[in-house]
Amino acid sequence: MNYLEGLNPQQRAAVETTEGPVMIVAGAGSGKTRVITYRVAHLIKKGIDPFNILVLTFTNKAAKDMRERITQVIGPEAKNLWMGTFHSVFAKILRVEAEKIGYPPNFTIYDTDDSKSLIRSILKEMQLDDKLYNANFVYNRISSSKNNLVSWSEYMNSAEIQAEDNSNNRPLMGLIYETYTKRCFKAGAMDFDDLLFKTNVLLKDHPDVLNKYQHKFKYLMVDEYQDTNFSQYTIVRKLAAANRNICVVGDDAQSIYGFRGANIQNILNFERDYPELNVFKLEQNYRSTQNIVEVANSIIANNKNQLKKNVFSDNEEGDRIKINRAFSDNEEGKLVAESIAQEHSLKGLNYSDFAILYRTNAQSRSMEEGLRKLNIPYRIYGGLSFYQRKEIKDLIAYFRITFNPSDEEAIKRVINYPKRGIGDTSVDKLIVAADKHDKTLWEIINDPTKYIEGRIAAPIQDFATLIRSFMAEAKKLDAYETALYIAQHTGILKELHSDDSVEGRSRFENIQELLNGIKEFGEREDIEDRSLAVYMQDIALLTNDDKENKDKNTVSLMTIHSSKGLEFKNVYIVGLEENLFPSQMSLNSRTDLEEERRLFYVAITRAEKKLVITYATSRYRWGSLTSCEPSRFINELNPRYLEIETLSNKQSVVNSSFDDERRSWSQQKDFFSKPKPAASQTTTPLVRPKTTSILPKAHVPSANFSPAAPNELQVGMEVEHEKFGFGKIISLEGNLPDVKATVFFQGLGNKMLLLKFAKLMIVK
DNA sequence: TCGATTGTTATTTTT
DNA sequence: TAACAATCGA
Repeated sequence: MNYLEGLNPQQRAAVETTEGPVMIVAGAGSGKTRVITYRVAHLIKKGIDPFNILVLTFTNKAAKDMRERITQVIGPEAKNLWMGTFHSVFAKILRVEAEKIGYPPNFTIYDTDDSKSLIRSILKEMQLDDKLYNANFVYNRISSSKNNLVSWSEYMNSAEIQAEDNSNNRPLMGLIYETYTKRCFKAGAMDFDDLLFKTNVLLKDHPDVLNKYQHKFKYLMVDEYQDTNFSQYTIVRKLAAANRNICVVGDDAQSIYGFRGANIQNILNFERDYPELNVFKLEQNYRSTQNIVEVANSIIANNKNQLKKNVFSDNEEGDRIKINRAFSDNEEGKLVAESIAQEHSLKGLNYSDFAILYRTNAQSRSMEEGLRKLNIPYRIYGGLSFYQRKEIKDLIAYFRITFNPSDEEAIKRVINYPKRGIGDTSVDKLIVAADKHDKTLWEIINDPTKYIEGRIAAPIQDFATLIRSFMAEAKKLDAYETALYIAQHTGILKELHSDDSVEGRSRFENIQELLNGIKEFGEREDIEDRSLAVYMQDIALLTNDDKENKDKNTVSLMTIHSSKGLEFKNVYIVGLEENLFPSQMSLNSRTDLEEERRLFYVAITRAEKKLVITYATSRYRWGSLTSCEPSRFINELNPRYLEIETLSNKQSVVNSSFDDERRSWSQQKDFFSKPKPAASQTTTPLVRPKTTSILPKAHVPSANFSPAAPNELQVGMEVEHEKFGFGKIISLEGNLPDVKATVFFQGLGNKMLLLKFAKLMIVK
């Protein structure tokens, strides 16, 4: 049991208390994942069968990481654990029990796009004003109804809800909800929220099923409990009711998904549900310096709604938190990039030690520009995942139809892709006919002449024939062969292959990658049924697999939301301005503002060593220049831990004008002799910011600057670097793509440079 | 039916 | 600004 030895007393108690309800309040960086993995390992070592343990997470990544770590402790037995996201675990159960609630076991999972598209067509059919009944609005309203376990009929019967919709001039919401639900059902489809909603229905209406899973899952654990919504909360409570061995782990201070229905009350009220509860607080932060932990505490103290805890760090005190002002979003990007370049070379950090975090995706642009100008490699996280790309979704839509021809959204997506002359009007006609005859869209398409007039029937018939051929082939061929057959016979492969543009080529490669993935799936020994149908089952639940980014040495750019759970040595939080962070939309209510504050807390606590917070006094928003005030959050930080500096506009921006006069070494000398201002006064943080530059003047490269290839460089050569100026190569080490050079720069001393990134010109 | 043009609207997003 | 949808005209 030596795995217990590395734990502190609270962690260890949390791991060893395996019976009864347990709540682990885990402050940021307090070793939460470690505690969960060890707790599971401990259960298994004590003799609990992994089949009887259910661990629920919010992301695939968390589930995967955790399973790997548990495997390290207890070995291959870990694969028998029930561990996964809420959605994937209950999708699995729903497939087994589908018939009980009238669904086919091979039901399709509609993603958000499918759902919105279906809503759009319903709105169109009902001829509703799509400004008033905006598809996003309708989607969110239905989604939050489901997440609060309000069915369409309850929705319609609720006087309160009706009154609310009426007063918003949207009396037909209930009807839309009903239509949407019925159309999903007819299509044999569940949306994301249904996976939880229908699980609730199943457990409620079928006591035998509930009983079965209550006894199956003798031990339950829920990660990130602060992010559960009511629907998830209810499932967990029901499953835990028989054995009451429920352990939830979370941090109310990191609840940032309220806008998606997460209910922070679930963690705050857990004690009420389980009076015999054991609470363990993990308060020691192992990740960050004391200054970072304290400044994080100072911000979160402004929230009213929270569990009391005292997060502390025994690490070094560390640097103070820098607050930097820029004059524009572009200058902010430049400033951050320069700071990264400086830290990178002075401290020998990897680029992967840096992260730039922002509130909105739009802010990445100025950051990217700044980084690009200094040739700093970076990677943007978030954005479209592989499975959300158009070409992937198109091909997958054909797979979906093949295995579930009722899938209306999949049909609509590809009935005219590649182009086969079936336009929107024809599709609308088909949908109307389906509605009128109470048939699925597929039934109409399968026999078009019976329901549709005119010459449009011919191409529709061809489409139906095509799909029927896929169904037949799928019965005979394995997963990869089926997929390839479909890719070829739809013409998708040919269509993309003939597109010679850069994007076109990348689309073609993506399809190849999907096919390769299916091939790999088909070769897996650990799965019995390796058909394409099985491969398809969870595909809607997959997101970014993070396959390629592991060992890339790049700066990470991402929204604060997607940074949750990650950590970096140096973190830059940018755009700390009123109306941006906190977001304008959050200013109306205290709870929203508190969520923004927690978001800031999450951002701060990503940093291990060094934290820089920046804001700009003007910024382009929606195409026009707007001026900005510093965020109220900056003033909420305890100034004791801050170092407030601003970049002088004149020195840094104007001075970068091109100057091709080569400077002598003696003139270069004081490039880095930066006058570091003493820490600024702590009393009036933002009133009179200092105007000293924190950054050295950049070296102005020679006019004829052209970098040499890494293999041309030799020890003893004199070289010029774009930013550091002139220097001499002291030594080279490593093998070719990864050769590292130590270069002595006048005034800067020795620097270690990775030649594949550093651009050096040979002087002599 | 389909492309090209004009108009419009802008958070965050584990599934 | 940029992306995306809706509308228009061939």
